[in-house]
Order: sequence, then structure tokens, then C-alpha cells
Amino acid sequence: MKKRTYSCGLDAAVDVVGGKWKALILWALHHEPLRFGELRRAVSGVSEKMLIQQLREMESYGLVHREVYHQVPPKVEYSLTEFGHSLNTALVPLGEWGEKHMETIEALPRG
Amino acid sequence: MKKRTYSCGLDAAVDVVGGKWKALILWALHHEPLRFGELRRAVSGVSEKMLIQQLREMESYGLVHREVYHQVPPKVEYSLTEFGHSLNTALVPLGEWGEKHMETIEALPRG
DNA sequence: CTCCATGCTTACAAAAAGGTGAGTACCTGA
DNA sequence: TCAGGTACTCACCTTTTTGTAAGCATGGAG
Repeated sequence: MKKRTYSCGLDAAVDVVGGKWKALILWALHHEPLRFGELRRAVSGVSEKMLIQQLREMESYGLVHREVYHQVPPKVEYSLTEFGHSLNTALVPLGEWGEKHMETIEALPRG
Repeated sequence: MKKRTYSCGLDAAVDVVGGKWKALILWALHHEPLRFGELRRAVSGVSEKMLIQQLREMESYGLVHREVYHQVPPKVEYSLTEFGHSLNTALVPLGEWGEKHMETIEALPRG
């Protein structure tokens, strides 16, 4: 979050879901709650630091819920809230667009 | 563009439309072609450097078309390609989501 | 004791993104 | 000759984001 006022809805949404990992984490949690380690494996390429950092942020936004089980070894499960689900739903068309044009995108010149 | 392979469509899409400005520029060009100066005024807060940088990138991705009119003073018009339009369409639900939850988002704690 | 698994946490560094302010080239009209 | 309008271009700097590698706490198993 960087600002309080937005010029349009898209502006606001990008601010919430922006960055390299948030959309992917949301996506990974779409079907079922996952624990930290599972999430780490599900989101390929993410480091522990990044994963936690993003999860904490998303928790503070009310997108994900964090459930701690007091066990040893520790177990923590992350799941989507209603709000998180609604955002995920809004991301579906974008995901489909990416899927459809994947080859084109992969062939794009690099920045 | 940072990578060539993606774990899912959303991953690819975010790579294309990522960053602070691209989605907003796309949005601004939705209705009609705009010239550089108009675009600058339409996308509030963007600097000339950023605007050009993003436009060049989007042009290289095939999202926008750049038309130069050889006049003095110079005139350059930017418009969406078919590809750009399709991406914009995929962004509509996200924009609506942002619109709907704008107040919630604006009230979010800052990172 | 020591090791293991899990879920973090911290310090440090690199890379990417974004911002600022000035300058360029062109022709036109005063 | 000189300012004006348009669309850039450049050099330099700050901020933000991301990555790397290591360390910590817990209690049960061996």
C-alpha cells in the first residue's frame, strides 16, 4: 500500500495485488488451505522470506487467514477469506488471458 | 519481462501488466487513441520519463500502436492493438473489484 | 545429549523501479 | 532573433523490491 486515493478501481486493485508474488499466493490458496511449507512448494521460486512477508501483508489486508495449531513440530495453515476469494475471482479472467496468450508472452522481447 | 517460463496464466499476465503504470495506461487508452501529452494528463501522477518507458515496453509487447504524424509541432498518437484490447477486457473484473472495495482498500494499514 | 522438522526472523546486499531536472530537435509566428 | 509548443532523451539519484544465507525455538525420537 502506498497511497490512500486512487484514480480508478484498477489502480486500487493493482496496489493490493501488485508485486511478484501476491497473485500467485492467492491462486495457490484457491482450492484449499495450505500450510507454510506446502505453500512454499506450491509457489515455485519463492523464498521463505518473501513468502512470509507477502502472507503477513495479505493477512493485514484481510485477504488471507492464518491459523496456528499448537503442535510440535509447528503447523500453521493459511486460507483465503471471503475478501480474498472475491479478489481471486476477479483475477480469473486475467489468468485465462495469460493462459491463452502464454506462448506469445514467452516469446516477447525482454526488458 | 523477466522470465520465459510461467507456472500459470496469472503469472504470465502479471509479468506483462506489472508495475505501477501499465494497467492505468491501458485503461486510459480504452476509449480512444490519445497523444503523448493527452495521455500524460490522463494518467495522473506519471512523469514523462515513466510514460515513455512504459509505452515503449507496451509497444514492444504488441499491446499499443504508435502512430507518428509528421507535423510541426510533432504529433504522436497511441492506441490499443487487438492484443491490448483483449488484455484490457481481462482487466475489467479486477477494475470492478477495486471499485467495489475502494473504501476498504483506502482504509487498509500501510506497509 | 544430539538431530530432526517446522515456521519463522534477521542482517546484509543486489537489483529493479521510480523520480527530478535539464537538454534536444523541429518549424512557426512575433 | 527569439520564445513557444510537442515529444522525447539523458544523467543522476532515491526508494522499493527481491534475493541470500544464516540463525532461533520447540519437543519428540534415537
